[in-house]
Formats: sequence, C-alpha cells, structure tokens
Amino acid sequence: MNDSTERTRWVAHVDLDAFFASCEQRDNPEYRGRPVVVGAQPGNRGVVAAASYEAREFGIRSAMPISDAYRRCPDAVYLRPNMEKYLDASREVFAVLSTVTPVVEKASIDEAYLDVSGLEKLIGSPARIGADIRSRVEARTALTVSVGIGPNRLIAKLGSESCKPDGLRVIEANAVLDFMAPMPIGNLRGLGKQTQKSFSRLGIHTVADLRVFPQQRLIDALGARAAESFRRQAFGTGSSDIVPQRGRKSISKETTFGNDVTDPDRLHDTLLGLSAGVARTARNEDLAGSVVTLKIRFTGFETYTRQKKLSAATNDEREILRTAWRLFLDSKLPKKPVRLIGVGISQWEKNSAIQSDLFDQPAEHEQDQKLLETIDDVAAKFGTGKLQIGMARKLRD
DNA sequence: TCTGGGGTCCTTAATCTA
DNA sequence: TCTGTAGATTAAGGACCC
Repeated sequence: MNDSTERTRWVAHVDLDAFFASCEQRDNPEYRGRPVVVGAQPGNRGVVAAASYEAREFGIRSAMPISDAYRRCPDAVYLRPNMEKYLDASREVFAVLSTVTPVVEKASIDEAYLDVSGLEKLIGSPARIGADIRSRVEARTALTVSVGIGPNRLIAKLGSESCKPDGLRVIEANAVLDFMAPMPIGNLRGLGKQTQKSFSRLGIHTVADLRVFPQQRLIDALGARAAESFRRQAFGTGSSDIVPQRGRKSISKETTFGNDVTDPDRLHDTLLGLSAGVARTARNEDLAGSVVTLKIRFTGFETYTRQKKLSAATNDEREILRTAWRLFLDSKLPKKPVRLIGVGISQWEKNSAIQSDLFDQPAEHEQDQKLLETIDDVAAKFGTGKLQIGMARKLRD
C-alpha cells in the first residue's frame, strides 16, 4: 500500500439550499422572507421544481403537483424556472469550489463532492475546511450552502442532508455507525418509494433494523445486488472516489402538452422542435449518438420508450427526427391521445465527424429521402421553427 | 389526486453471433 | 450443414435522483 491509500480520506458534500428559489430571493429582495415556489404556473400541468424554506413550512415540496402546492399556499410567489440564471449561479459556485481543491465532482446543478483529504495542513481541521467552503461561496455568490464532511461520499451526503439549511456537519469515521443507526431507511441512496414498500413489508424501518436483518432474506426480497448495496450502506461503507469530469451519457428533450394531443401533424412538429434541440446540444458539445430513443406518454400516464440503434452516430436533427418518427409509426403503441412526447440520443461515438457522412448516405427508403428533401425545401423557405410538416407532405405528394 | 424535465443505472427479455 | 449453447448486443421498462 502506498501513502495515498493509507491517508485518512475526507469527502465533502456541498449542497446549495433550495437552489432555484434562493437564486430568485437573492435577485429579488421583495421575495425574501416570503414563500417562493419555482415550477409550473398554478392552473397548468406541472410540478414544483424548488420551494423556499418559507414555502416548505406550508408543506410544499419538490416534485409536488403545482395544484397541490397552490392549495396549500395560494399567497406564495409562483415563478417559472429561469435556467440560464441558475446555470450562471451554478458555474460561479463551482468556480469557487475549484479554489478550494481541484478535485471537485459535479453531482448536479446544485451539488458537488470534493476530495478534501490532505487539505488539513493547508486549511485546518475538517470543520475548518467546511466553514471555509461555506464562507467562500457565500462571499462570492450571496448563496448559502450546506456542507457535510465524512470518510466517504455516502456519509458526506447524509451529513449535508442532516444540517440543512445553511449548516455544516462533520462525521468522523468512528461516529458513522451511531450517526446512521436511527435514520429512516429511506435516507439510503437508491431507495425510493417502491423499495421502501418492500422494506416496510419486512419490518425494516431504520438503518439499525437493516443491520440486524438476515441477509439471505433481504437477498430473496430485493435480489443480491440491491441487498448487498443496502447492507454496505447500512454499515456506512461507500466509495470515496471523486471523479472531476463525468461525461454525460445521453441528451434528451421532452414536453408535456397543455392538453392531450391526437393530431399527428402536431406531434410531428413537436418532435421536430425537440429533435432540433437535442441536435443543437449535441453539436455544441461535439457529441454524436448512435441510439435514438422516443419517449411517449399517453392519457392516463401510460409511458413507453422505443429505441433504435443507427448504423452511424448522428447529431443531425433530420436523422434524429426521421428515426423517432419511424419508431412512432412502426412500434405497436396504443392509439390514444398523447400527453408527453420526447426524444433523445445516447451511445456516443468518439469522433463526431462521422455524422457528416450521413448527409451523403442514401436514405433507407426512397420515400423518406423524398420527404426529407421536401422538409429541407420548406425549411429553407420558412425556417425550421415554423415548419409545417403537413405542408411538406402536401408538397411531397 | 396528480403526477415536469433531464438525467443515471439496473434488470430482464429478445435477438444476434461465434 | 445442423443443432445447441453461451455470451454479447439491443431494446424496453422501472426505479431513482435533483
């Protein structure tokens, strides 16, 4: 073993408090001290993306239907998300974090893991490091963060959760078992509503319950892999590896209609816009995917995905649209009004230059080629944003 | 009762291929 | 060439996370 594996590991988990709502309160002083809900507009379909701590006092939570939130607090400030603003704020926060250590892993727009092992000589105790992170972020961005520090990612994350909002918690290795024992089982990673039901049936409600539960019975109920993962978590075991740059694995865009849609032209137009968005993002990031996925949700929340592997990777909206539309037409899907439609690409091929060859490849079906050409003609005349596929079809026919 | 959007990872089944 | 099989790949769906 070398020095680095012997060294005490310290992982910090940094979590921005009620991030979207805090950005709004920061930029609009009149919202401070008031319940702020970022998400869908009341009266429309949608859910809460973020609720300020004032809003949480009314029982409003993320992912709650907006209608439910409105019932609980009609006087709250309801705002549509301003992703550009949040991305800017996020970038600023990450810039600050990188001044603490270069080993920063982005877990989401508002969360990061930092390897702070070895910073003790530079900054001081883990508590000192945590305080330093918090004050640097607040000084530069006027946003508050909660910081958990522990021997691995799991403990760091549970630590930050336990001290929200605007808190700091350090859990030493020898305190991990006691820290976790009384926790509800739902605090473990990867344990959602469904798995919680299984645990409930087994009479497991806390981490301490899980520790003494016969492992074989857990394997029978959840499968070997999940059972082992939860058992390890229950004893506070987890990875402390911080990977600064985790590349994305897919790009997708989807939309839920205000009212369910039956008109195929409208579906096609929507898919065109979404495909263009996916393609744009892919090109901006120099990525090309060889799998196209269509997602569709019908009335009644019945959801399907269909995917197709292409012979070559693409980031061209026409290719993405054509594949998604084929999937829509060819797959045996229910004939019902559509609530949501989405499209995505995945499985990158290293060299995105590959996709440019696609422009020269003949289409699989002559008719497709003809339709594509017509779409291009119409797009050239009217712009893709206003493209009416019905018009393209008429021209083609 | 009402359930967004953008992701990741896992399991399972079907199909392809050596 | 045929058959059976095992492993890889593809596809679909579910659970979960923020």
